[in-house]
Amino acid sequence: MSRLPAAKRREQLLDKAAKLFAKRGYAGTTTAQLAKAAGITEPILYRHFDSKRDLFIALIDRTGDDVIRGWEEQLGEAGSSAHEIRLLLGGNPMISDRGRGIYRVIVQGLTEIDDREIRKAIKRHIARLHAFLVKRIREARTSGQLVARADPELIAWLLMHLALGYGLIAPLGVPGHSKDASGDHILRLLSRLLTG
Amino acid sequence: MSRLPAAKRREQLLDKAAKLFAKRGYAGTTTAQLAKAAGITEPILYRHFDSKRDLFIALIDRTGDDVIRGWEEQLGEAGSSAHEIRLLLGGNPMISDRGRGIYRVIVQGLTEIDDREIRKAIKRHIARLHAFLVKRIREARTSGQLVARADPELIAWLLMHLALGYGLIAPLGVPGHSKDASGDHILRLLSRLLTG
DNA sequence: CTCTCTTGCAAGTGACTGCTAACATGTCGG
DNA sequence: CCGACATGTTAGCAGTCACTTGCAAGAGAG
Repeated sequence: MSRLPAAKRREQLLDKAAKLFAKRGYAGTTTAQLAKAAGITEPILYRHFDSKRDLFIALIDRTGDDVIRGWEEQLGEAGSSAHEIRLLLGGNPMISDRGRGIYRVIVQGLTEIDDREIRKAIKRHIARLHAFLVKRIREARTSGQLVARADPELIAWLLMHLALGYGLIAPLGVPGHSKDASGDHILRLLSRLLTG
Repeated sequence: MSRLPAAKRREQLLDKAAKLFAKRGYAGTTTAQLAKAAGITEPILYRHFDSKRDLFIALIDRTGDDVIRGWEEQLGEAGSSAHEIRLLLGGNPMISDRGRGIYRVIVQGLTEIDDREIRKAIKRHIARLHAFLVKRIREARTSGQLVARADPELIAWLLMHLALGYGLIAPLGVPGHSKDASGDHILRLLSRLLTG
């Protein structure tokens, strides 16, 4: 019913799509559901995106922007590097509840290995996050706050692997898992490893 | 054409299903594809499994058996605990190429959060692997080979998170990732952390 | 006020989905 | 060698999929 200018509708569509794709997966989400969630009909969806896949890729790219912007804001307030490293761990998007919802979209894309274009978008996204982490870790090291001898590239991958794994298992509610809210134990363990 | 006894056909169906589900995802794989891959028609598939979902759950359970059996074989040959810990890391199913194929099925299930029964099967599987790891880590500790002070439960989760994350990112072929075959750098880093 | 351009919708497209009923055929114990 | 039962197939069900065609209607510019 309510008419929206094209740009707003597009953003709203991506918002709703994020939730649906996170919940049902890429293949499991229908264009009818996507349209309905945005309060429109399917032809409108196809006016904004060439295809369901096109929408999904746009969502992946936007998610990358959001995550990096979020990190930069957090790190901006962090003051000194010891605190910053903790934020790098805790701010890893899949560790917070907020981030996890967003990030399930990425994981859905990660498992969609059959589609070349989607794979390319995910690869872009992962490489981007990794580069950002490496830069931050290098800075922390030259300022003397990080004593780990390991390769910053490797540390960054380690962080990403952990965050991905944690974020995948946490929502299952396996009894012994995440006894602590937001994976605090793991953060402590890693902090000890990385900052000596 | 070739007639097979029910038990063999069932196993063969699960074999083919593992590859298809890993490649196309649960929702993305059709029963027609599953049947064709096994060289039969759909009604035969439904004689062995009540539904597509039922087949998927059977596959998850069988995968759990396979993984734990594989671990036990490897650990049996390991001799002493220092070597054993390295195997626990290296034998983590998503780190080897062979295991990764199998394990993508689990990840597919992990993202299929909308289906209660599938979630339950995945939860069962994850809890089982975790319990196995915890037992081994405890043994390694009492025999004095593992000096890490951290909670064995936590270490086991750490291993699983890492393996999951690594196994998800590795097949993407992101330039800096897995420069070393089979994640050797990460193993070294972890070995240092866990065995002092 | 009206012209025009954008935003919206109802109704359908053929192809494909998971799944089934009804019938055929190979194989093995007696 | 034959009857019986397990293993197989053909043809098709109703429902859903991603995507389209053709037409209505709100709103800003002149």
